[in-house]
Amino acid sequence: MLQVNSIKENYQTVLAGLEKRNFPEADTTLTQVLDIDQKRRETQTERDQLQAESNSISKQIGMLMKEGKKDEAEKIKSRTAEIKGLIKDLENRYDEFEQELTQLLYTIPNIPHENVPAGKSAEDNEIVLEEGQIPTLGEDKMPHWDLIKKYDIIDFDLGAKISGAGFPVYKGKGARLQRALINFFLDEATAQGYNEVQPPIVVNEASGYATGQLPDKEGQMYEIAADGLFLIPTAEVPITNLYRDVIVSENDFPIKNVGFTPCFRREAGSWGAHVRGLNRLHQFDKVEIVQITHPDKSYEALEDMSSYVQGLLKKLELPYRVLRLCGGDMGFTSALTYDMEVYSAAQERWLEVSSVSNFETYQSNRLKLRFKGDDKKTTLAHTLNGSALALPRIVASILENNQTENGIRMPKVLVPYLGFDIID
RNA sequence: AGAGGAGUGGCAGAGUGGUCGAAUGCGGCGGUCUUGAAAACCGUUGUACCGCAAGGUACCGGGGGUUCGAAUCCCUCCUCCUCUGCCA
Repeated sequence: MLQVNSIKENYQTVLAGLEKRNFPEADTTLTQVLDIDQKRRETQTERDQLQAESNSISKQIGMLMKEGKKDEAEKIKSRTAEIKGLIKDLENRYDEFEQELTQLLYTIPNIPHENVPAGKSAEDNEIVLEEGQIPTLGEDKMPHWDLIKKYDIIDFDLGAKISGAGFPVYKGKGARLQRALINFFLDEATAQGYNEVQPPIVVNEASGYATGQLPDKEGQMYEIAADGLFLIPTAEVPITNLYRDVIVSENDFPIKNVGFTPCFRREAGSWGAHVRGLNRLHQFDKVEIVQITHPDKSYEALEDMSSYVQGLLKKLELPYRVLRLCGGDMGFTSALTYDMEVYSAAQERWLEVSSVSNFETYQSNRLKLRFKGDDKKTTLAHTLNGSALALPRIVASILENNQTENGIRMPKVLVPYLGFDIID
C-alpha cells in the first residue's frame, strides 16, 4: 500500500498516477487519507501526553510507597482514575482512525511508473517488441486440446473425475514434459544467480495481505477455512513473504530467489472458448523469480528479468512478443508490468506466459521489508517478480507450433531433460 | 491428537509487581595501543510512531484482562521443545 508521507509530499504525482489508472474519485480519496491521518496524529499526540502524565504519577506513587507514605499515595491515586478514562477514549479513537486509514489505503492501487502508457484495457497495451518466426501450419493443424488426446498425454476427463474441471492429469510423455520444463527453468534461473527455494503452497492471512492478494481478491484463492489458510495463486506470495518483517543489509542486494510451485486459482466467472484446454486452469505449475533490490536499482532489475524471460522463450524456440501494460490493465499492486506472450499457432492467438512487475515499495510497505544502509537508516526496499515461466500455455504452444505428420517435435534445449525428441 | 515444559534485544542468557527498554557475556561498530594484525582497554550498539526541537509514547511470541503501576499476575491464541499416540 502507499505511504501516507509519499501521498502528502507528492500529491499531484500520486493524483495523476491514479487518474492514469482510471481510479474513480482519486482526489476525494486522497484528501480523505490526509484528513484521517491528520486526526490520527493529533489523537496520538494528545494520548501520549496523557500517558506521560499517568506514567509520572505512577512513578510518584511508587516512590511514596517506598518511603512508607501510604496516605499520600492514596491521595494521588484518585487523580489517575480520571486520566485513565480519557486515555481509554483517545486510544479507541486512535485505533478507529488507524483502521479507517488502513482500510482506505487498501483500496488505493500502486502509482504507475511514468513509462506506463495511458489506457483503459488490454487493447491499449503497448507492444514493445515481437520476436521469432510464426510457423505456418497445414490445413490439418490441430489445437492443443485435440493433440493431447491424439497422443494421450494430458487428460482433462480424468482430472474432472477426481477433482473437477480445470485440473488436468498429465500422463506419460506429457508428465515428463512438465518435469523437464520445471527442471529446465530452475536450472536456467540458478545459473543466473537466483537462489532456489521450495516454499509452502498454503499461506496464512497475513501473507495474503502483505503481497496484496487480500483483502482484494480472496475470491480468486482457494480457502482452507477450517485452518485459516489459502492455497497460493502464485509462488510470489510465499517467496516474497519470506522477507516479511525483515530488515536486510544493503550489501545483500540484489536478493534473487526462484521457486517452483503449483498454483491454484478459482478463476470465478471465467468461461468460454478462450479458456479451453490448457489456456486457463484451476491448478497449474509455474516457476517464479523474485527480486528484492535497492530502490535505485529496481528498474534495472526489471529490465534484467524481462530479458531473462525472453531468453527462455528464445531457447524454447517460441515466437513471442513483449507488452508494456497500460494503466487500466496493470495489476493493482504493480508500478510497471511487462507481459510476455507466446504465439499459439493452431489457436492463432497470443497467450500470456509471463508477467514481470516492479512493485516498488507497494508490497514492501505492507511487508515491512526494509534495508539498512551505511547511514544506519532503514528504508523500504523494492520488490519485483515474474513468471519464468508458467507451464500450461508454454506447453500449449510447444504442442501446437511443433506439430508434424510424424508427431510433435520437442525444442532441442529440452531433449536432455526429456530423454526423447518427439511425442508420437 | 493427549500430557508436561518453554518463548526476553543480532545470538546466548539474567530478571517474578515500581526510576527495567531491560543486568551480564558474545558478536557488530568506533577509538587507544601496534609497522600491520591479534590480544587488552575505553566508548557505542533495537524498532516504530508523535514533535520544529527539547522531549514523549509504544514494543520482553500475538491479543485481552487485573493494578495507580506488568517482562513479571490472570485469560486466550500462536510457535517451539520433551514424552505418548498416529503417520509420508
